Amino acid sequence: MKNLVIVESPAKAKTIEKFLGKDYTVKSSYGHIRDLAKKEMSIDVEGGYEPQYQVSDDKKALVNELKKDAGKAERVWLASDEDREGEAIAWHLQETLGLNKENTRRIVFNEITKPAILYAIEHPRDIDMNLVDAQQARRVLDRLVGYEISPILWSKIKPALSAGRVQSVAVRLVVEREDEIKQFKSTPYFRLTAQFHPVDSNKILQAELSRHFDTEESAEAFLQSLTGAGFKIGRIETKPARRTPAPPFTTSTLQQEASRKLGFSVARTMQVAQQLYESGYITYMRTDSVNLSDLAINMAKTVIVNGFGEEYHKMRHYQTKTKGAQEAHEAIRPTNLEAQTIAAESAQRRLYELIWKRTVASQMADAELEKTEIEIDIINDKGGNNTEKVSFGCTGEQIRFDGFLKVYMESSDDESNEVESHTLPRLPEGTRLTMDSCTATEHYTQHPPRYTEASLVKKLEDLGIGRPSTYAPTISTILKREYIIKEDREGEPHSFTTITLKNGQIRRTNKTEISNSEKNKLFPTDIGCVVNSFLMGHFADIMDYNFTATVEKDFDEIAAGKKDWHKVIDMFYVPFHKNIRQTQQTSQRTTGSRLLGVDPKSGKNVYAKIGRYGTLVQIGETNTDEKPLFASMKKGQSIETISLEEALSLFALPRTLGEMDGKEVIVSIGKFGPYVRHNGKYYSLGKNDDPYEVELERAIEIIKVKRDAEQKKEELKKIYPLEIGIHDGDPVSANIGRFGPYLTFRGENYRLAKGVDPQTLTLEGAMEVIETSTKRKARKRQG
DNA sequence: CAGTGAGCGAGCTTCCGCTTGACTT
Repeated sequence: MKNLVIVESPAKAKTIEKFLGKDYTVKSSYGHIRDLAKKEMSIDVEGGYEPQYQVSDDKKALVNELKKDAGKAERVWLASDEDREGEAIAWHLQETLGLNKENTRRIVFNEITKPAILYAIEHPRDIDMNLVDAQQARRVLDRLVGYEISPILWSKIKPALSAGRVQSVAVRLVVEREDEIKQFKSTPYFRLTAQFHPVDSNKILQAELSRHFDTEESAEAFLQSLTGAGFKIGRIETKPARRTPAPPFTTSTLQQEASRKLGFSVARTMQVAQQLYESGYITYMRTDSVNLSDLAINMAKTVIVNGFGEEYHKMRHYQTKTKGAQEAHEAIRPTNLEAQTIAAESAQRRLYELIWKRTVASQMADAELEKTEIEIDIINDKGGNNTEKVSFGCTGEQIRFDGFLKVYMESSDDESNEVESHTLPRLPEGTRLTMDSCTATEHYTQHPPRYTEASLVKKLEDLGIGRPSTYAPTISTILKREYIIKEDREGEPHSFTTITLKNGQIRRTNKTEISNSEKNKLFPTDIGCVVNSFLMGHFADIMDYNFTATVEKDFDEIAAGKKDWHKVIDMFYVPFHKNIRQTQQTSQRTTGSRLLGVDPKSGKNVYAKIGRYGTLVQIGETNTDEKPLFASMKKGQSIETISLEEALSLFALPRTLGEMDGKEVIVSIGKFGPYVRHNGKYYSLGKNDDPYEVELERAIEIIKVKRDAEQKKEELKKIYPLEIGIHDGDPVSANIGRFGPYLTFRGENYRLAKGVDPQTLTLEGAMEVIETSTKRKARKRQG
């Protein structure tokens, strides 16, 4: 082996190996190869914050393999990404593999093309220790923050909670948005729309009044004032407008669009994108860059010119505006823009097509529009207060040249923002109009929208918090900790008034509509709110939306060689740790307790609060000799909204429903959910069974169904494993496992297709299954 | 597999960023 090249990702290794020829072996480090130990702090706080790194167990085999390869190679090329983390990976490799400076080279390239890689090989450099130190500072700071604050939460609120520079701010955003929504007072207002037509033609104009009314009375009074009025076109303005395509996808914008257009969670988007990347269909999916390689830009030109014509093409270079972007990769794009779609399963195909459209559109011409605004004046001889000019207006939009819109239009989070575009009839100024009807419709001001996973990621990115590789895991973490939940909320019926003026008559109607339904929105939980207010109270600096941006400035200065990383950490840690000690000693245990009222039976107080295992309700006091009663809250209940009645009803369990075969049937909720207990045995309730409501008859049914299933299983156990025959001297047998029936032959298992009954399967049939499956496996191994 | 919540005290939990595992038969 002459040359060993080490990159971060195995898919990248495969591609690069093709470009470099047989003198180069390309291997992957699979990201970082060592880190601080998981179990302890692993930072020598007294000794200058020196981090103690270790190779984790699952990386040991890989590191040994790389060590062996490096020992055999004449030269080792460290080709990890050109950013802070990538530089650190290169350094960790050098340290861990024991590489010597003479035959080790550091190279970087931010596009995977043959010329870029050959250029990189021609221009190696040394490892940039300043950049490595910036990464060490980042790593150490995150560990100190996470591992010193989390234990405080365990002792003051609940075990196994967590806090961190990124996740705690993400929770704060969701909590504060909910507070805004709670404080929001929805107020009604009236919007007036009217239909006109010219006196001498039947063309129709839909227009809206330039002002709104706060009350029904004022809206109606205005309608009244229109009864004798005349109308004419006062002003027509036509002006050209343009629309520009959105830049190519980054991780964050891909997550947002896949959420809006395909309904994917951010985790799903990343999982599908990973599959596309591994199959070679798209470039790397964790990136903050909107940059396209020259290769891609030229490829886009060909595709657009051939597919749509010269006039649809416009070469564009995009600049990243994102705070703290490191731009180690390209934007996310198809590797081959000639392929508008791919033959793959639906999710992959749809995500690919989205990426294709976005990429191609980004290299296309602007759309050219013509906007027309018509102002309709009210000619009112009743006089009245004319200080504020009120008129009707309508806007039309016509596409003169579709440009990139031929391919792709970005969606918006705010649906109300979408303007209806339509063409307006051509009429001269001064045209007299007749009003057919005018309607005042009651609307309500809307609270700010709750976050979706994707819009929360966007917000974090705007604040410069988190990285493309952590957006999806961060959302998962705060969901797993139950700081937030993702929920649908049914819309509520909403009544509104309309007042219509038609043929000189005013008519009023009341209508009801269901509005404000929400899907897959993020809500804070009780735990999320309590933890957030605790952290806001004691660690306001870390919860500050600018904390990350501020420390990033320090990291940049370390990277530039202007600051020493140990000193930066010391400046942060000394006051931080003092605060940690103080908080641990002086702060109260926090349970978020709320007094709901008095239990009529016992006369004792009833509370809702957070306990060791989640939210609960409690009858009686804790600091007395008499032990209070406890009951867990149900899913969907919260400390803030639970009523006294709901709380008291939780104490109804366990319920004795009656008897079966002379033994009591009892229903309750256990560690694994609601269950029925009978004769010392437990039977889980079904999904739709409510333990507070379920009756004896249904409970008996559940018991019987489970018994029958178990009996069947017993019978199967007698039949299986079933010997089907002997092939080449070895037995072929069938068995039933967790995933259905399967065959066993020479220590390997083979799944049987659905509907195949092992009991009627012949030896020949079995061998056929085994052989086709073996071939499939061999193909897969070859790649 | 089938509570807990007080109190005793053992031992456990936790961060952010890089990257893909797998016997899923």
